[in-house]
Amino acid sequence: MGALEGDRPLGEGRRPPGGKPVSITAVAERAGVGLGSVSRVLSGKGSVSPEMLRRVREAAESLGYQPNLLARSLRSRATNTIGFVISDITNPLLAAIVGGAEAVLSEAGYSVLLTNSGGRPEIDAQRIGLLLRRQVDGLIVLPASEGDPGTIAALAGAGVPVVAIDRELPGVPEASVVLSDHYTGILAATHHLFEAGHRRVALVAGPDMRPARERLRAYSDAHTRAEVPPFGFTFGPLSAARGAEAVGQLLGAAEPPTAIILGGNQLLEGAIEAAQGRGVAVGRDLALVCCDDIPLGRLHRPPIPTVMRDTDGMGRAAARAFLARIAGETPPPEVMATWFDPRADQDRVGAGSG
Amino acid sequence: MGALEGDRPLGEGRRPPGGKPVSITAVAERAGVGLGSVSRVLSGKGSVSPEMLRRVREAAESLGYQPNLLARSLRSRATNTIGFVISDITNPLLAAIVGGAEAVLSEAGYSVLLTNSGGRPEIDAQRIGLLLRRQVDGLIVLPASEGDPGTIAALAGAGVPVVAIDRELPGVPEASVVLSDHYTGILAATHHLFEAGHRRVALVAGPDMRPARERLRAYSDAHTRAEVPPFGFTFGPLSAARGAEAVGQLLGAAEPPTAIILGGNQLLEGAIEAAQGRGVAVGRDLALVCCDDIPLGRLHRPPIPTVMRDTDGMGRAAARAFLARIAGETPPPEVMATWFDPRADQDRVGAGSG
DNA sequence: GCGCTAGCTGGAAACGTTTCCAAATCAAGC
DNA sequence: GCTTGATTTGGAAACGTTTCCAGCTAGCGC
Repeated sequence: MGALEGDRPLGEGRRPPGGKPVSITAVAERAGVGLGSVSRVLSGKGSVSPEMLRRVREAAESLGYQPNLLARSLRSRATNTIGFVISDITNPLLAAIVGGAEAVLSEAGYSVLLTNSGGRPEIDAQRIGLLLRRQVDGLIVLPASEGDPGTIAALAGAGVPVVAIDRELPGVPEASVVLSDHYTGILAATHHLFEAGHRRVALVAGPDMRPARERLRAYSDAHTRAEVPPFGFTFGPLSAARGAEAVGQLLGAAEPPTAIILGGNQLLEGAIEAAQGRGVAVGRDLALVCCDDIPLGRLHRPPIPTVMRDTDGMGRAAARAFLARIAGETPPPEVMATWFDPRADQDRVGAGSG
Repeated sequence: MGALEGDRPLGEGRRPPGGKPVSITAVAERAGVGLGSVSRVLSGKGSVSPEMLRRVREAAESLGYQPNLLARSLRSRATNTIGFVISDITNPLLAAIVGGAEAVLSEAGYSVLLTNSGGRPEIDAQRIGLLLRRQVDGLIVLPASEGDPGTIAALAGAGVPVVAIDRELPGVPEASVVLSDHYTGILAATHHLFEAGHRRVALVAGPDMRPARERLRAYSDAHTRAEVPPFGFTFGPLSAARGAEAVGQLLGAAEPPTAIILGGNQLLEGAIEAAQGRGVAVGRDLALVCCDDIPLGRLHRPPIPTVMRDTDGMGRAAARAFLARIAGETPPPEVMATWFDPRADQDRVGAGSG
């Protein structure tokens, strides 16, 4: 790509005082050479003589030429642009994923078109349509629901490189996926609770999609293996309100659980609030386990044990998968690790109650 | 815009089985009309007969036509695209601003090109250059430093609509700004601390830019007004590490402060950690005041008083300012409110110590 | 019936690039 | 000096749209 970079005041070549923006034609005229040659020099494709290189570069420089990427993309059928479809940028988890992906993508010369669906699948589809009309080279999606795999399938089937994060797309081999191994982390967390003496462990699993189902599978397997009857689980949205509601209900039961596993960090806020509201001391009267690291959990006294994963790494992996697809490869599904961090202090081992 | 929307499987019109993407020309042929008419119908500009409308719509529909926005933008000199330059998408504050802006912008038909500078000004400039080459219609920037106002000035001077958030751009009347009234919130917070009996109040102000300077001004004025000698302040980056470092130093002093005002939520995490590490109970032995709401502060026991502001609203305001600029208006600088929330429980009034 | 106007319509030109192809240039080999 | 082949060059065509302009048609008033 670019021969020229920020060697001149930004925004210069756009609309020079004269009026017309400086185009490749202007450079060609100034250098006294043909259009093709200028293009070859500036885009770096094709071979040119050293003399030509010098003259064109000089002319471009002196005119403050900046290529119009729109025109380039129109002709070359590649925009070096990727659509990122996400349900809620406000969620630190998703933000971290976006951040990781953006780093890799911009390094590779891609720009990210970010779209926030707000969790409504119909908006998802609408925005994806807009991105396609904008001729993005591909998409990284973190759909709000699995309800409409048809959309993704249609895309992938139409040859648009698609990478889905933490979603299963059965029957859509054309799409790549980056998955989290939620199973391992929750399995370890559940065993840890058993070891601490808990026998009534509830799971608030999150919305009925792959991550929640994997967590549930680990939760069930752990109970089976330890021969402990499962206390129960719920599916539901990932939000503070839902966390408060679920924990409130659980604590209000005749025989409440002594431990609750929360399937998403958004639940933690509400969960702590609900417990505090009932005078239940989190970490003493009630053990909580959270998924995905947030300061709230780490700084709680006692700290709240957490199933961790590398969110930045997930974003990077998704970006790499996308770049691989662009390069014509078909990267296999990538499964990213999760691990359980009990976060026990030296002087305080195991959770209370029983 | 668009007459057509998701009425057909997504990604259809891109590369039909045949091979060539379906263009306006194909629609014209199919409908047996001229190119111009198809454009007029599909873009909604210019007048056409009802019969023409019907025929073109029908042809477009049956071919699954999707307009190529790249070509449209190239010709019409407007991309309906905006560049969003931010230092760290991972920061929930910035993420909220982006979210608010994205909502307004996408509602207005704009797409957001997101760029993460990682706080390095040279990357800022480089990415801004790329965005301009992509012919964005304008920029919303939250620059990592005020060190290079030249960049912004050059842009605004070159006629690129620019909206800056929480940065002063003296001498760049072409740019619009959305500012926070940090002064009011910190003034109230400082007075609140005085009323609770604190006389040694420190300020960890954040990097030496407008927000931190405004906070310092409020801090100073409050002290002058109350005839309390200021304890002291520091500038510095907004990060958990810096929060820990600053609080550690302050607490290690011969005569440590009894209250610390933190100029950014990122500092809180490290601040609490540092206090905990020294066995200082936050809210009892040491009063903290934070800026910008985060769950960590709200759920701390006792809750940590906070200077609040409407981050989503800031993003929306910035987006509206941008749209106004696009429409040829020159919106005046907008100052968004901040307010102090003492967050005192019923049963626990005022901070301890003194 | 004629001239005028207003509204539609078709198609060329333009947007700024890349890509392709034919022509020009050059060096080397004989 | 001429031929050959490779390299370099200039410019036309193409990308898919909007914009502009000239021409056509219909409607209307006289």
